[in-house]
Amino acid sequence: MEEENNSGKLLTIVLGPTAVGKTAHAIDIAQKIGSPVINCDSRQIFKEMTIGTAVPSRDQLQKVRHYFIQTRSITENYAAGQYEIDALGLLEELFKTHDHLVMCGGSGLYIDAVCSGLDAFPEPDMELRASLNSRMKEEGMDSLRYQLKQLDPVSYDQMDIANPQRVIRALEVTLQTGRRYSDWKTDPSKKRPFRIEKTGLWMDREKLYDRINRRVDKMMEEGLLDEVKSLDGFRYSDGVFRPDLLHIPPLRTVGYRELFDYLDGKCSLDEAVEKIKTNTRHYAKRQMSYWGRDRSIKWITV
RNA sequence: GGUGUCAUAGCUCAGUUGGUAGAGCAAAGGACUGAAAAUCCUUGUGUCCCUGGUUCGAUUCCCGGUGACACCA
Repeated sequence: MEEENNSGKLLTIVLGPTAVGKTAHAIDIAQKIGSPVINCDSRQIFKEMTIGTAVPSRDQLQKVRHYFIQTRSITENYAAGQYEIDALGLLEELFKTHDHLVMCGGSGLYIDAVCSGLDAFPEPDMELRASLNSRMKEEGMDSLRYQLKQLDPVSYDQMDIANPQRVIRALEVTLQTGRRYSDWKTDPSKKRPFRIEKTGLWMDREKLYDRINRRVDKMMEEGLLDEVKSLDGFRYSDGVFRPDLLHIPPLRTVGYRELFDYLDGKCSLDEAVEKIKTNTRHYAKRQMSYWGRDRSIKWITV
């Protein structure tokens, strides 16, 4: 059972599927309790991406102080582990002058990193990851699976062996550290020196999908295509065109990838826009699935 | 008007030498420990356009109809 935390500090996390209205809701709460808003969205952190990630508007940013909005570059390999460190550091600092803080975002893993933490894996070795990726391309998944079975049979039995990213990650950690990935995993459940309250925003599916579709149209009107064009240079690494974007994962974000396909002549603009809508709906669905079993979330209908 | 081709899952289409059918996408459900807006898994009954005929049996063959497309007038 969770120990009740008596520090009197409270973190409210506003979560929910994309386009449900988290940003406005979080700002409302923040204004009422005199808190800033701490972003917990894995894509709004990047300064190169604005329209497609639906960062808060200039007006919204003026209403309340925001943290972690467009503060990092897509070239930094920023990921959940660093976010955990950054967020906890900021919370510690802000709780010195606040009793109640608001966090807002849709990235389930990042929220979990704040609430219960990730295991203490070492910094990822991006070169090793890249070489595993190219090995998978050349030798196929079976080769990597076989190696994982040899090096870390526990992971091999427990994890989703059909998922290349998972297999590569487990191998990456095991090869990099000489210690099995499964041995690194301890189910952290770290204690936090503050209470956590999760508020989920829920909306009728049909209504949410309609909002998503309209928001994508709006992004296009606001110039998403130009934004994507402006990022074209990042698709090259050492002068080599890397359309798989593995060297800059954030560029694989919904809204960007599809428009790159259009720019590369793989589909029409209309098809790309439709694909963005579909993929955003898929994303919203995955988010709902992610939070489906979390009984600690208080859901409110908007 | 004539000739030909096509009509099968929400969409694009495969298939059944006659024994009532299956892929991709969509949709729905699910997983998730430093790529997470990522990545992966599971789920396919539908008057096989309509009417009639042949047949033990027709979505499949034949007649007619309707619709779409193409070509010829």
